[in-house]
Amino acid sequence: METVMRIGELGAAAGVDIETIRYYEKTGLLPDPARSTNGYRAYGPAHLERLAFIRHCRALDIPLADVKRLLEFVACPENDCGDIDRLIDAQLARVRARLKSMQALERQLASLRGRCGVAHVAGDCGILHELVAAARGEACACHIEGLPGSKKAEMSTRPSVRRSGA
Amino acid sequence: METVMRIGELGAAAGVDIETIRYYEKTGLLPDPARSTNGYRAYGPAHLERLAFIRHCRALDIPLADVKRLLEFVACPENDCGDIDRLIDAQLARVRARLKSMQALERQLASLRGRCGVAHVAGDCGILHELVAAARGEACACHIEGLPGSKKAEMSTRPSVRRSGA
DNA sequence: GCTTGACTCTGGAGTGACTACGGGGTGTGA
DNA sequence: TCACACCCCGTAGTCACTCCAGAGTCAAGC
Ligand SMILES: [Zn+2]
Ligand SMILES: [Zn+2]
Ligand SMILES: [Zn+2]
Ligand SMILES: [Zn+2]
Repeated sequence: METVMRIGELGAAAGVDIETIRYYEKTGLLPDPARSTNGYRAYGPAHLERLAFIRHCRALDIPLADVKRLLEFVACPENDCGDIDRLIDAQLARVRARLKSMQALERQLASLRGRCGVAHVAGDCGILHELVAAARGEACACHIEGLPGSKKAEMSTRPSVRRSGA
Repeated sequence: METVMRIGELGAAAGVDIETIRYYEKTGLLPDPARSTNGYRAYGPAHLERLAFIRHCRALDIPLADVKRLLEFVACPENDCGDIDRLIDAQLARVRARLKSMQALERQLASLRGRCGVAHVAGDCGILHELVAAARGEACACHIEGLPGSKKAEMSTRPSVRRSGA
C-alpha cells in the first residue's frame, strides 16, 4: 500500500487545516514535500507523524519556535537533553502564571455578572456601575498608580487547536 | 487647578504606555484630544477616567470591540442593559473555557516534566519519548481522527496588562 | 547662542499563529 | 462540455499592541 497523500488528505488525517499545513511548510516546520507531476504536494507517513507531533506540542501551547527546537532533538537524539527539560519547565511556568491570572479573572467576572439585577436600563445596571467604579480605583489591582512591584503575569500566545471538520 | 495632561503624564497616571494610548486613539476607543499650539495632545480628567475604564476591562480580558460597546452604554445609559449581561456572560464563558483547558494543560505538562530522569542524551529523554508517543495518538485528545464532536475550547486573545515602570 | 536631553509628533512595520481571499490550474463524474 | 472539488501561489487581514525612524518642541546648562 502506497501511503501518498495530497494536502487535503494529510489535513483530514491529522485534523489540521490545509492553510495551516502550508503555513508550517513556509515557516520551515514541515519539510518541503515531494511534488506530483501536476505540482500537488505529495506527503508520506513521516509527514503525518511530524505534523501530529507539532499539533500535539501546540495543544500544550508550546510556541512554534520551541516546537522547532524539539523537532531538532527528535532528529538529533545524541544531543544533551537538559535543554528539553528547561524548555518544558519554562512552558509549565508560563502556563501556571496564566492559569493563576485566569482564576483571578474568573472570580472577578463571576462576581461582576452577579451585579445585574432586574434593571433594564444601562444607567441602572450594576455591572456597568461596578466597572466604572473599579476603573476609578476602588478594589481593583489592575491600575494602581504608585505601586512599585505591580507587574501582572504575562499571558503569552493562545493555543486554540481547533479542528475544522471531522 | 487645571488638570491638563500631555500624553506622557496621562500614561504615567493610568499606568499605560504612550504607544498604547495613541493606538486607542487611532482605533477610536479614546476620542481625539484637544491639541496645544505646538501640536501636543492635551488631555483632561475625562480622558483619564475613560482610559482607566478601558484598562480595567482589558484586565478582565474583554476584547476591545466589546470595550467599545460598553463605553457606548456608559455614554447612553438609557439603552437596554440586556446586552451588557450577554456580553459579560460570553466573556465569562470564554474565560471558563480557557481556564478549563489551562488546567488540563498544566496537568499534562506537569506529568511530562516528571518523565525526564537521569538521562542526558535526547534519545533517552522521557519527555521527548512521551511527546512522540502522544503524537502517535496514545492517550491524547488533541488529535483524535474520527471523533465527531471533538472541538476544543477556543482560546481568544491575551490580556497582558503590563505596566512599564512605576 | 548653542548644545544636550527629555519629551512629543507622524507614519509604517513587526509580532505569533494562523486565516481568508483572489485568481488561476487540475481532475473527475454526469 | 460543464460543474464541482480539489490544488497552486501570493498577499493581506486578524488582535492588541510594540517598536522604529526621522523630525519637531522646549527648558536647562554652559
Ligand atoms: Zn496530542
Ligand atoms: Zn444589567
Ligand atoms: Zn482595574
Ligand atoms: Zn530529558
